Amino acid sequence: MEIFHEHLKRSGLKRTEQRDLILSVFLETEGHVSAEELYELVKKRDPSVGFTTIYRTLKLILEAGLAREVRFNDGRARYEHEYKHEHHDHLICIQCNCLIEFYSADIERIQEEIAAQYQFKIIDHSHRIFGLCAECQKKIQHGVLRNTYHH
Amino acid sequence: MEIFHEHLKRSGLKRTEQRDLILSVFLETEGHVSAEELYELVKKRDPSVGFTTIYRTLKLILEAGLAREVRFNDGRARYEHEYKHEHHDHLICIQCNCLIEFYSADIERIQEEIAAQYQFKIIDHSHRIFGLCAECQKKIQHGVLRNTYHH
DNA sequence: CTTAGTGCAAACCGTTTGCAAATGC
DNA sequence: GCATTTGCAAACGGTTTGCACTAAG
Repeated sequence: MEIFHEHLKRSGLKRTEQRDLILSVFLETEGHVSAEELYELVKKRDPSVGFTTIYRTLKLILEAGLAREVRFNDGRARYEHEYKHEHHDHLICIQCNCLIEFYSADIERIQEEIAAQYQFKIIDHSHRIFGLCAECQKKIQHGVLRNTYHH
Repeated sequence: MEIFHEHLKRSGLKRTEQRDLILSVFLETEGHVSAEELYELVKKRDPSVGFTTIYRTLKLILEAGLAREVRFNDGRARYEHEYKHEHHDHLICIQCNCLIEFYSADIERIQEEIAAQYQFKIIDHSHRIFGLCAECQKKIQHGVLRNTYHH
């Protein structure tokens, strides 16, 4: 919260009720909220807040370094906490859309090595592994689900 | 080409001039074409082909396993050859949008290990590393470019 | 001659923008 | 008071869809 107010002040922006509300609702969420989901949650507390303000405030929250934008396969951006949440990547089930978070120090290190080799300066990365979770594999085997993915 | 015709036949679809043309133009491209770029290229050979047909045919090419869809940071899908092109991932410069392709057998192996640990069946993955290429770092140092990225 | 494919225009969906009214500082 | 923010509605950009027409099998 203070980080956010810092960021506002530093950028010559104003602290408003809406911004405070949106940030605190965001901080209460777990996982990966979309703008629309956040909008619905915010509306419960103050129905007068508009869609636009959610988008604009999310941008500020990103700039303040409090959130990370992630995109899975549904075309919409999702936001996860960045502050004091160690970095992770995702296994994404293309059947049920469930997520498994993973972290590999080895992969991170190899990444750094590869970048160094090209004198590339890493700012961020997105490593997404798409496939079928254990559950969905079972369902497909038992004929509950049709195996519809390609290849 | 035969793979594509196979796929059409197998799916009970028809072979058409447009589809053949779009595929062959796609196969002549190098790198990462967007639907719009492909449309422009196709129009040079046959101006009557419509936008829609490009999209629909790209979908078929994907299904046939001849292309892979990749998304960088401009919101549009891009397509790269999949057939007889070994898998790779990308370093993406957020200043000049240039791309460096990389491949790491180690990362691929670790990925497999992680997936196995969760009994997750990998179908595909997308590993994108965003940052600054060597060129753009130099330009920023020399004040040619402003360093505008966040964090 | 029947089924699938085409091109066009309109729809779509997530996100952004222009604007007049409202609010923080 | 002045600049910034707000909510609304309209615009946006990439992609998809409904439709009457055309072409492949």
